[in-house]
Amino acid sequence: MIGGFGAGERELVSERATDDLEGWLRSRTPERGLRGKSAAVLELLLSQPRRASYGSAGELAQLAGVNVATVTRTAQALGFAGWPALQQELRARYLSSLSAGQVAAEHDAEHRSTGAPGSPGSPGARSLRRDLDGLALLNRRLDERVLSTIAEAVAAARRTTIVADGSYAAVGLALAHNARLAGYPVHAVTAGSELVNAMASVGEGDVLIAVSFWRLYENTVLAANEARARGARVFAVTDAASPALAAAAEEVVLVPAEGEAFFPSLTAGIAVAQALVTQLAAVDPARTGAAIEAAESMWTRFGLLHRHPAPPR
Amino acid sequence: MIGGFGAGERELVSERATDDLEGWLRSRTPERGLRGKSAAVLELLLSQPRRASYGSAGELAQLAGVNVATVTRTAQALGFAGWPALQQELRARYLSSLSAGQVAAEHDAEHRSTGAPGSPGSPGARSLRRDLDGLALLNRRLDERVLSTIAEAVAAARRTTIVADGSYAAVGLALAHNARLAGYPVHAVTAGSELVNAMASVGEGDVLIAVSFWRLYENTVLAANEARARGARVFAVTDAASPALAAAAEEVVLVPAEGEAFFPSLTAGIAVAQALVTQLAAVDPARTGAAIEAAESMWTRFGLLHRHPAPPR
DNA sequence: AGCAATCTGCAAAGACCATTGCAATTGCAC
DNA sequence: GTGCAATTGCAATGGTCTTTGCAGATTGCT
Repeated sequence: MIGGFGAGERELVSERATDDLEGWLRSRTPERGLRGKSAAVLELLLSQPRRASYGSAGELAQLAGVNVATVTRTAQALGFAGWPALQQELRARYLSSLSAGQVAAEHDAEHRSTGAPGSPGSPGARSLRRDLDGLALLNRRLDERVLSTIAEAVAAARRTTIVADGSYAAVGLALAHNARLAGYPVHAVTAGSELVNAMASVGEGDVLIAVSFWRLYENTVLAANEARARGARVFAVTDAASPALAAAAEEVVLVPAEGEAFFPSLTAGIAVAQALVTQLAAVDPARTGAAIEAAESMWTRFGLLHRHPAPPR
Repeated sequence: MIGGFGAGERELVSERATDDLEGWLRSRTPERGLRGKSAAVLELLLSQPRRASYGSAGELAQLAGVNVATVTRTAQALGFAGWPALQQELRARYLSSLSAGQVAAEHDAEHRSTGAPGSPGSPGARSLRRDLDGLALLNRRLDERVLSTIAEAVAAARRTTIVADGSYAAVGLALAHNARLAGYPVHAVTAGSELVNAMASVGEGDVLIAVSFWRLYENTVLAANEARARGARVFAVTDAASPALAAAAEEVVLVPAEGEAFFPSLTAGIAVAQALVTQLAAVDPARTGAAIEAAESMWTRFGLLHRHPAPPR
């Protein structure tokens, strides 16, 4: 099953992956360590992360020379509910270590190439490259604790209002739509009477998220300040060019928004919206699962889709 | 496993391997091809290889909008005993393609993070990483000639209609908003009477762009087919799981949309919208410059902005 | 329109997977 | 040597996954 690599390649791949995984796994090991057969299971996970990422507990047990129950108990000793929970986390980390290498390789190679497909020729291709750079920057800079803070605030909120005008409305719309899908009362507003009506009922226990890049709409600043004055928690998703907005917010998510053309790019903003909703969905999986199931039922009932995916179990 | 290199050293190993995955699956497709639901399963395997590598037949069935038995039969049509046999081979190839990318990255040893922000811990952080991977894939695969074709069609069109429903509406909204900023008559519509009204006036000389990922709304397919029947040029921005939509379009922009959570990610879709508008702005710089100047004037006149950026040079 | 071939969902059946209660084993302290 | 706590394997249990027979629907050909 683990074939095809030369010895040198295998060592390199597993060594790099193991560096990330080993620190993480060791950090989860109890103070007194793992003894006997459990230690053998742990060593197997470190030495064969690829197989561990997809093998069953029985298969791993066979490889480690232990009983399948020992694999379950090792996972529990490491703080997981059981083998599937540990395996999922291990898989994410293992794949991420591979993917990061791949992205870094592509980035590095593309900087060197000239005239090849994908290299910066047309404005559209340059735009994609700029977005890729922005997303890589966001990935390096973003503090995931801020994401957690915002997600937990939204989860606990009576109601969340997202203020986004102009083209940024797309970010607000996407964030609100998927947050509702995740089971939370989140709405996006832009301008005019819609914003006035929304602000009239904002108060303590609510959350307001202001989304703005480059052009800062007057009503967005007013809304943020007003919400804060009324006791709501205020967060901002913005680029660095909005100190007035940052002043009103308890946390700010800084988003690269520089576009190749005149107007800003929303790609990193949407990625932040996606990350926020993913984090939100993880706050209360049962609630989100129920909301999704309800939405599936509505989709089926209204016959809106060209095809009908089976509802989740 | 990994085919021989071409003369052009500029091509990445991982790109070759990824193309290998598609080439390998297509080569196993029966001579008469796969039809109907099986084709949708195949496209899903191609568009979401990571999830296909680890997901059950039931999960893949749900994503593809088919019955679990159809996944089994698709695997059998491709020459495998059943889903586990196909999955095992697909996973090996997929992981090898990632591993090859990582091997290529060994020249740059700087990527090394342990517990740093951005490492795969929280769901939000994993979402960002997944989007980065998707954008890298898009960057490799996208044919900039397709971008040019669509941009020139929109520039020449009497009117452009963008059809996007659900959360994809954010992509349509962003595309339409910035295309109008660039000086072209582009509007986004979603559903209901708005769509009916827009379709009533679509004809020769117009352009319709359908945006859809994963869940394909019935009215989006109907609109695309109707627009094509009325002589409009039809383009699609979609992931690979929409053969019905692709059938109606003269060009298709394939967008990775696999999200970390249940719902698709719009990040790559927004990046495509951004690239399209950037390309559009370059078709007739004078026209776009004039449109932007007019918009600036409107912004100033209406006093909508908190601050007034200098006009572009 | 009729018919045959193909497709696809349903549901049953069997295999597989993971957890846990229980009991036997092992290691350590006294 | 003994007692006790921790470890570990066995097997039952419940759940999940995959395949396949069957029937209805769909498609293509004449």
